[in-house]
Amino acid sequence: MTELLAGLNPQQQEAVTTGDGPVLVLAGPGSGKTRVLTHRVAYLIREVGVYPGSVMAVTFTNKAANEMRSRVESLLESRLTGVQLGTFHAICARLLRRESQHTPYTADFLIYDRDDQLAVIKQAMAEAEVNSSKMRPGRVLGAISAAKNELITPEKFSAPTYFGEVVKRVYPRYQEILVANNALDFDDLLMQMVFLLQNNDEVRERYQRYYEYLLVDEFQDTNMAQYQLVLLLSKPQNNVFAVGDEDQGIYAFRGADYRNVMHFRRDFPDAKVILLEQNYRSTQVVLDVARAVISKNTQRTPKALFTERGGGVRVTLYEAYDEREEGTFIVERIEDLRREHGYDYKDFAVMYRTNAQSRAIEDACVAMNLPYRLVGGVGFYKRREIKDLLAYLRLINNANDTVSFTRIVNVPKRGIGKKSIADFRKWVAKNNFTQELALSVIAEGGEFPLSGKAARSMTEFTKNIFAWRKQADDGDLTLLLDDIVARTGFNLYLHDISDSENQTIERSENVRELRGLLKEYEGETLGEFLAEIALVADVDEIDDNDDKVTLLTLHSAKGLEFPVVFISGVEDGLLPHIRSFDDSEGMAEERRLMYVGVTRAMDELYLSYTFRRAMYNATGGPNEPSRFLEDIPAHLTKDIPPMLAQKQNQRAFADEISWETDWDAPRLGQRMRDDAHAATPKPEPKPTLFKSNQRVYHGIFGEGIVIESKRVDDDDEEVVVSFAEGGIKRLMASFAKLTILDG
DNA sequence: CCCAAGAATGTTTTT
DNA sequence: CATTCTTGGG
Ligand SMILES: Nc1ncnc2c1ncn2[C@@H]1O[C@H](COP(=O)(O)OP(=O)(O)OP(=O)(O)O)[C@@H](O)[C@H]1O
Repeated sequence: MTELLAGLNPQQQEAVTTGDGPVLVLAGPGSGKTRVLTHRVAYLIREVGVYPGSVMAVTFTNKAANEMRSRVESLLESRLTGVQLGTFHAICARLLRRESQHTPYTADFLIYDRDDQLAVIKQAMAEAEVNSSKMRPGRVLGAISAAKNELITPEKFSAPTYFGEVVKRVYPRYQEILVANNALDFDDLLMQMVFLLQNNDEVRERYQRYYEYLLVDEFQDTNMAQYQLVLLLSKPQNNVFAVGDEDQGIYAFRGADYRNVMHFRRDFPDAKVILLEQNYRSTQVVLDVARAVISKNTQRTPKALFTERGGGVRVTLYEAYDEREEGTFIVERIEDLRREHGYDYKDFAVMYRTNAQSRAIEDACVAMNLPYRLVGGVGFYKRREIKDLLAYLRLINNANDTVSFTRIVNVPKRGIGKKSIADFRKWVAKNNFTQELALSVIAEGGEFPLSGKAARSMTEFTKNIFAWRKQADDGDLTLLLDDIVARTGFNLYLHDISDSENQTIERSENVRELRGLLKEYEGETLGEFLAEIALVADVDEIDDNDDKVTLLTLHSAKGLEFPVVFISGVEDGLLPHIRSFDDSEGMAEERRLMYVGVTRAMDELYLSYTFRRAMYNATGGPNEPSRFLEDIPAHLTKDIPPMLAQKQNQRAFADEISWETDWDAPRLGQRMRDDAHAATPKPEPKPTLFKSNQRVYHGIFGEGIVIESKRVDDDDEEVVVSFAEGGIKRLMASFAKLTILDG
């Protein structure tokens, strides 16, 4: 008992030990919400004597689930078995397999990732005679996914637009193909589980009785389907323990709704609400910055949050010319901090809004030889060679998987082209075969409509598939992989698809890594292996033991913490992202995203932005520092870089005069704002020689871009230039010998 | 059916 | 720019 509650403050202890009934823990970042949930699981088992099997604990990532498992095990000093622990998706997959006889699927169903889904969508669009070049498959898929998150079936789907009509035609076909392939997409995992519980009284009652205790972390990022699951599973005991923070809801784009926290209070009116107010993660400075940012959101209930880590290092704001300079700054600072304060590489995280930004940071790391790990992006499972081999494994596991079949029937090239595949498809449809039956007919030498090389290849291919299936049943998965690689000439193929010897080697190494992974699954079936890797998320792959700097999106950073955090690209248009500008809910979410990023920091926080950021090939910009930066009071930051200072001045002045700036006279407001920068405002100032965005050359600093120029007196002006190499400088025109390169 | 060259197209965030 | 798709000659 003592250790279970040691290391918990009184509010946390209350949350852990509260008796039966609904509980809602509402608290800010770093207040120990996850810790409380973990301790409560241990407490229920050890002190209350609850049977572990009757506990279901939902985490946001598989990684969090693993951590929770090992934390609970060390609290209990024994292995934890029986507890249903995992993400909503993982838990639903497990339960659906167990109850597959009550679903349209068999227990070895596949889980389709986005690429698989797109392949199905394209097929469905073709069959529904929708021109896929006019309607982007991704958009249609997005609409279907959104519908599924709201538990809207193909029959119930309707939308009053032309696009909606198209979706309405594609959705039923999409769903049919999935079922025929014995496959579920991510959204199906939740939706089908809800339907199973809603429609099957026996199953529902059995699970309601079985799972007496339900605990859910990160409740603010549940979607409607997940919320329904909570409602369904919590009955009749209503022993639900939900933990969350409305200010950290950042997944609205995939259907999550932070208002579920409110819905919880509505649906469980007798819920005991517990607030945790002490933050154990961050310094006061970090919390103050976070509060300054989030408090601008209107629709929120402010929460108290204090830390005993008073003071702290002020936040560093850094203005870089471009993303290269930003990367260099970050990497150099990491090395400095490591040397001067004894941090390890793994104590640092570099965060960004979009994955594309990781490139510049990576380049800087490579240039400085700094070990890093990239979370997300083109991860291991998204590599072409791995996807190909997994398609083999999936087809072997389930010969009805048309998506995998289509992917690899001619990979490596074996002379079965588009036409042959189409003919095969037609033949299958005409005879009302399943794909599996069709393949076995071919393997056994039956009639089928291909000829020549294509026919011979197809026969060999199908024979192989069935031979491999036998091998898979024997259990040695590494041997199976070796055989696939050998018989398909996969290594030659790797060479063919690579543009360099290095790339070939890299791909071969990936194949070896896959082999190693299969070895770890020794003793499990092929189906089990495929099931587990299908739900591996990017953050799940973080190995806390290797000493590397972590590069990740703000979204993936949720729930994590690092001693030193860099948030890069804190620019208007990126954070907040331009796609959210016209939508106040979207802007509020961008702010929450910034809030989540800031509150990951334990000791030190760096916020950087650039003047120019390359996109595609073109140099973008000029960028403005993020409006969120303007909300941070000066006493929390070190120096305020020039562009931000300028923006703040502008805003301060604009605010002052706004009462007299009416829409009919925008020019007046503009003029007055410009004048505000002049040392001595003159009625008719001569136009400046240098103008914003001009490219200029300086003998020492090299090439640069004029940010602004203001007249000091009749024949001199002060020019602020951002140099590619030398950063931002303030120069007197009479003195500096600047050459204008273009106008 | 295959391949190479050129065109097109795309960047928000993800289980 | 960098990956994916289209096109046309072998
Ligand atoms: N009572 C406590 N004493 C010491 N450390 C604590 C205590 N409670 C929590 N912590 C530590 O504070 C940090 C944050 O805890 P935790 O991750 O559980 O917070 P959280 O509320 O889930 O955060 P977030 O909402 O940001 O994900 C962890 O390092 C945890 O070990």
